[in-house]
Amino acid sequence: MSDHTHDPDSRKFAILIAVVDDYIQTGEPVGSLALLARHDLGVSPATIRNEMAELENLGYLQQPHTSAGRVPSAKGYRLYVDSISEPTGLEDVEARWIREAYDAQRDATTLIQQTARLVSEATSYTAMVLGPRYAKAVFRDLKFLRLPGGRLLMVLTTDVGLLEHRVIDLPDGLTDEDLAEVSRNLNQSLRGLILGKLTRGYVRTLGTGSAAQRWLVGAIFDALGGTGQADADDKVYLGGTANILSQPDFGDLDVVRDLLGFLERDRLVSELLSRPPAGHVQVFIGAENPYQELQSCSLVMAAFGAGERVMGTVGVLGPTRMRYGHVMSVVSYVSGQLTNVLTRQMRR
Amino acid sequence: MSDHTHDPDSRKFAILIAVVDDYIQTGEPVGSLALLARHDLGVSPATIRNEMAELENLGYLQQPHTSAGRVPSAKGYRLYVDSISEPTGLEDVEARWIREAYDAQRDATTLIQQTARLVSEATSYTAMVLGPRYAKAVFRDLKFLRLPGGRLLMVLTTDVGLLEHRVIDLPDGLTDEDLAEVSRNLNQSLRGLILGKLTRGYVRTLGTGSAAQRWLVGAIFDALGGTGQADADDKVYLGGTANILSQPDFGDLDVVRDLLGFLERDRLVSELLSRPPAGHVQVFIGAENPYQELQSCSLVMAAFGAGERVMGTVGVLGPTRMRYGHVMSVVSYVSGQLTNVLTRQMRR
DNA sequence: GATTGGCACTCGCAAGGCGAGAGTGCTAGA
DNA sequence: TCTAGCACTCTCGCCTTGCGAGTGCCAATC
Repeated sequence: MSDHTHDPDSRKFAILIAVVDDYIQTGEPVGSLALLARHDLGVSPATIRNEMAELENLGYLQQPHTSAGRVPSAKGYRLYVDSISEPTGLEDVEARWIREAYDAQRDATTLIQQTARLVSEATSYTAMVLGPRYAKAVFRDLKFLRLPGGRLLMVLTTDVGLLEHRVIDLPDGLTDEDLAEVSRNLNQSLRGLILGKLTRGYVRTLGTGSAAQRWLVGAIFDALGGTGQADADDKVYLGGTANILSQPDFGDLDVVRDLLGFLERDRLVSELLSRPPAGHVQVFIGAENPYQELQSCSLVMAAFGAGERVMGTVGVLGPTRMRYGHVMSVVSYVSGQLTNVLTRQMRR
Repeated sequence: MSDHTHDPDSRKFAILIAVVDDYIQTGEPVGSLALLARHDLGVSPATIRNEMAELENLGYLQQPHTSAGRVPSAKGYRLYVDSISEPTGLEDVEARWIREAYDAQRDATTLIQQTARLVSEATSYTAMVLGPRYAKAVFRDLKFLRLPGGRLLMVLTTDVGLLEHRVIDLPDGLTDEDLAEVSRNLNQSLRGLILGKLTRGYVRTLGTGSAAQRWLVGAIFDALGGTGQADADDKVYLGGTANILSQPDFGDLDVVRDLLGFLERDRLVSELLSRPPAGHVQVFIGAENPYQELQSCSLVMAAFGAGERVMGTVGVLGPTRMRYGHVMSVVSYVSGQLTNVLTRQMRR
């Protein structure tokens, strides 16, 4: 007996897709008659039943209980998602709406913040945005500014025009000349380098002058947190967390609580979104998710960047019974728009 | 018939307090026997029943249904809360824990951010922190820094040492001398003034020099958003939103969804916390809350500040059946600690 | 040989009935 | 004024039952 399920023309495949479609839409286990009521498959209920029984044997469907309809298994969803090769169907209206939101706003940071809300509204699920990723940014310019109270503000501009600032307490001994010289040194040596790749050792070599200057260089490196643990500083924006409660699939309060608890911990979300999606849009279905708390959801995510560099990730969290097609389209489109904007900023 | 309920020594009052205490602890309607099992009131169940019937007539208690125990009404909670004149009972351990968290951290901004988490952990409810309130801050120092790409960074230091920064695009005509002169003017004239009270008209008078300088002054005023709508910029931090779901009182998912939706809208939360508490710690019970979405919760809040000035608010959102005593203590203690830190920073 | 109609069977779910228990209000007596 | 006793009320959990959706199988059909 050969398994024709992967053949896009086979009837088995068509039935599987139809079942998943229906289940996503209605949320109820779909039986043979219900399926026929919505799709004209040209065969009788009995035939559907036989095929569905086989699909269950193959592991694509499952029954909540003996006399209920069928529900897609993780494997079933996976095949369904894989069959959506190119996320196409974004309504014109929707695409325009998103585009306008991006055109209206210039400042990249604000843009990224708004993206979370935008995506959550477009999908009715929960949106997460990570970025811009500090460790992946490229050094462009570093300036110092003395503040009242003996403090020093460091302002770092990255090549896409984003700013990072830190404040350090300044010891008495440092003169304006020290600052100027260190600034000159660093700006010369660091321009074009990727921040996350700077090592303490290398930066140390740039502090050549007085002891005060060497101290300053060290302090700068520490404040910029050049080492690997840059994750901690990555910014995470959420949108539509309340939407989780609108999903009838999350009847179990414990699950929802764990989920919300997870979203509260920026560190975890940041880690989750740090794994840059392999293809363009990546989908984790249920147990495929790397974190315990997410194993009853699905996650759709895509990276955005500037030029070739990945600078952040936009993700959507929803029930396993998610409108994959639509969500994948939105995520793909939005990440594309973001990439455009950031790339444009880089050119300036 | 005279109502002795407000007399702290009366038996009626004692019974009311006992009922509220018990209900807060158990969450179940409390009957006459259950009450006696936990408090030794020196009278028989029948007497309790008579008193409770009267308390119900007076509107302090209510019955979910005929043959159940009593539950406090909003009026009952109100009397209960008012009877906690000074929030005292903070465990030594807890006080020390909070104090240590504040001692460990120097930077005021980080401190305020962490407060939300701290308070939510200490209370097991949801914590909200508003601040530091930009409009209430006092001008201390303004500095400019040219950035690559023709942009200008403005860094404003307030008298408590907090920073605000904005970026504006600079037209070509502006020289370094223009910047220096404007900076000198503004720093002289604005020092000690409250930011929220600056009017466009007044600031305009400070732009005396060239047309370029006048333009710059206008741009600065716009960027600092000196007008009344400063609310929009106030920062809101949340902690323990997931705790809402742990409260058995919130069985109704719709209510919780509305609540989470409310918390997501920073603007609303900011508005909510903007009304500075009248006394030291202010409590809104159920329908006393100004927002529809909160009418099934209680809100405890207190302001913190620097010296005499109110700079922000810390609030806790929980079920009407809240552990008022404990929460009020925590909120009071934390706002006190924050005020200490900020006041100390102001002196430096 | 694949497909179909017919049919008996299974199972979850909602509705109704029932008993137990907690709590009350009332009344009469101390 | 307080208390003991008692009849009454109402919810909650449990069980039973009937209904309906859906299945799997089998024999008949194309």
